[in-house]
Amino acid sequence: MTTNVFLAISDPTRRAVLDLLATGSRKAGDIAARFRHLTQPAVSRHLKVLREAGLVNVEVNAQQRIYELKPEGLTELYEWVAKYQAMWPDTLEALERYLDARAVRQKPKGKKR
Amino acid sequence: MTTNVFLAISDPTRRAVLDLLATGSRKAGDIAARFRHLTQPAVSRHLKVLREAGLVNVEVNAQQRIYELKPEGLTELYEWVAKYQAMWPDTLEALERYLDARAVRQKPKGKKR
DNA sequence: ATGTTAAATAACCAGTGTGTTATACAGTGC
DNA sequence: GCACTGTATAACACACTGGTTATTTAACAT
Repeated sequence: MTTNVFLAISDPTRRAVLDLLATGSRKAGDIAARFRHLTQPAVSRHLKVLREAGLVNVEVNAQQRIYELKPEGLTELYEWVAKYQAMWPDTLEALERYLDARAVRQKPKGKKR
Repeated sequence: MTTNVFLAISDPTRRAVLDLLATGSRKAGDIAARFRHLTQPAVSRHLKVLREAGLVNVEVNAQQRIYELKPEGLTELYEWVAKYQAMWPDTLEALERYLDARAVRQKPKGKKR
């Protein structure tokens, strides 16, 4: 039962898939096409792992499968790492500024906090 | 070169070690003793992985090795998952409140933010 | 020196993960 | 029905992980 988020994101290919899906939903074939060095079945299995870890949704459309990011699936991970954030020394400050800065390109429509 | 943070935290035992070290530094032996079902060498190798991933520091004290958490090592992970946080729906609100609430038990001496 | 303690490393083994090619399955369109 | 398309699954190979026991290394202590 490798339905674990930590395990799911431990693989660089799967992180790349998530990063790709973060920019919008994609058909399975389009995802696979991004990884030149991998075959279609290889990518398909990575997608399966992501599915079982609850990190993506699949929408069936005829023979096509449209994969969509399910960011809530990362809650557990976020929670876990956030615990440690409190222990950051002053570098935390720098990190926050850094993240806030790049957050601009993400979704400025979010509230200011 | 498995000096990867994502890989390092993919193992539950290693996460448990980090969680333990989050409560304070420990001698290698004391850490190993916490895992009844594991032998000393097994834990020692987990510690090695954490070392190589830059998640812990070791202080040598005679024959003893004192392991200390190095939370900055989690920066990369935090950054990665934080990207997705922006995509959270309104559950993000709830999550934040949740984390703020439990943050109290963590380290109230930190600044208020 | 010798023995003891603390931890790491070596050598090995079983299980799992990730890749491949080949194949099956399901829907589309003629 | 039949061919085609898109994706998943099967079967297999191989490397890696994580466990074990046995051993080594290094620092005390007597």
